[in-house]
Amino acid sequence: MSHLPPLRLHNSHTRSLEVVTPITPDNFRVYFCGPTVYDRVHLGNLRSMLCADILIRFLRARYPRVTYVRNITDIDDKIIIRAHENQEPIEALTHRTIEDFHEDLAALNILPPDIEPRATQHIEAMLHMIEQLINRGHAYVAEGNVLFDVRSFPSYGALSGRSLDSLRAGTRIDVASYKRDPGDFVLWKPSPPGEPGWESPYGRGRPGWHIECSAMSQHYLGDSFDIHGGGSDLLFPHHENERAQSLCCAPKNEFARHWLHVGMLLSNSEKMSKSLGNFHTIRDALDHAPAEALRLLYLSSHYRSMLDFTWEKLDEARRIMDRFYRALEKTPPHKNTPPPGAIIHALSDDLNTPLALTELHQFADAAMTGQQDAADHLYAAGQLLGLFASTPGEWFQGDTASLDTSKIEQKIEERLAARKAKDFAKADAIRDQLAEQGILLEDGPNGTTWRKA
RNA sequence: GGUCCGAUGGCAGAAUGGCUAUGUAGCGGACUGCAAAUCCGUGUAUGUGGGUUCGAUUCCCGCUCGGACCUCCA
Repeated sequence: MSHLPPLRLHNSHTRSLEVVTPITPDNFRVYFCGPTVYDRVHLGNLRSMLCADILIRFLRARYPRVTYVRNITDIDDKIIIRAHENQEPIEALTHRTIEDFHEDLAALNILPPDIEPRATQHIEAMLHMIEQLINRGHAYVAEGNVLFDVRSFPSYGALSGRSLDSLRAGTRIDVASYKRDPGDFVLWKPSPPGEPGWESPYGRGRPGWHIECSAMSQHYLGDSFDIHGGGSDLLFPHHENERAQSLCCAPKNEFARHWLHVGMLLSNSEKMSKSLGNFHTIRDALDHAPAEALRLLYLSSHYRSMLDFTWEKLDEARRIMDRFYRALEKTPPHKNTPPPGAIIHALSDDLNTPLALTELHQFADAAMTGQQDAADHLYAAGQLLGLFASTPGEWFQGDTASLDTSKIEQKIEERLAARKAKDFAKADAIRDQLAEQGILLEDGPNGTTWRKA
């Protein structure tokens, strides 16, 4: 491993590029914030999951053991409201949404985390943490709520680079009167009858949003771990609050050594979000283009920059995948080649996937001319990026079970006969007819092949 | 209002104190009965005003514009 370039990542805590050195090299520990399961995830949510996927694949190639935890928030006001609107039990809503979530990510070839803890299964750990925070003087009970006392943690604001006083000046919402400081946030709040709740020393209630991540990361990864990531919109207040809770419980520790934040996906130059209504679900995108085209689109911009989603860009990504698969079709790769150094190098530099993709283009050009090593490199590089899960045949012809391939072959024979007879009008008519059914013909030196449009 | 990030060719997008990627789209050509695919060729860019420097797209400052966060958000 010593010959590999060091992995450098941008740490949003220090706002600089840093060499990542694991706390314990025998177990590289990563935590990413997962979804709140009240509705299907959309293309914006997907971006951080996909960024994490690239990071994890790359870490697994470099370290003997990687533990990747991604949580599921399955208790939250939005869930309660949605379940009420749908007139269905909360468990039915969360169960269905989680299944959809897994299905969507699997379609994108996003590897599952090693551990996917759910908030409702870790209430006890949260209550334990809340108790510790109260005992240490970092939290207080007020009107049935337990609140974190931000003034008790001098380093509050250090992660997101803001001061409590500047926050106070900008507060736009009504502040509950029982808060000691407007920045104090809920660790535990009462649940009225009819809403989900758990018994606790503070009465029947449910956890605040931030405490679950502190409790679950501590439970599965310990008081200090290597990378904590999520969308850049989580930096404040979510991650700032997590950090405050965790460090107040375990003051001698680091909590997360390295903070990674993924840039927002935009739609018409605005953040794609449910509240703005400018979102597309993953299913929408998959109806439009293959999953690997979507993956390539995400890879084509750096994870920290914003990515303005358009259908045109998705189409372009699909054409690029077409070319990669053509290259692999031309020169079938050997499957066990290690990823080429240029890719390792690009990813080592803060996961520079756009730079890595330029290398894929070079390999594809060479593979197109029949160079075996280039095809091997193209394939191995793509594998590291989660691409080329299909064969070229599957890519171009799709699920042939749903098509009458013998009929297509028959039409191709008919057209061939027409061409031999110089009856080009008939030959073109057959081609047009197939095109209407979404079948494109290509006359190559080795005969005519077909592919799906 | 506060904090932060960004601005590179039609679009996407790297890199770099001097040699100006890469892709895609466009255009021209080869190949083809015609297409498609493939190949060859080709034009266009560092928001703006200063500063540092022999030299700035790159470093520094101002300005403009865009976005995110400050409220649930990936």
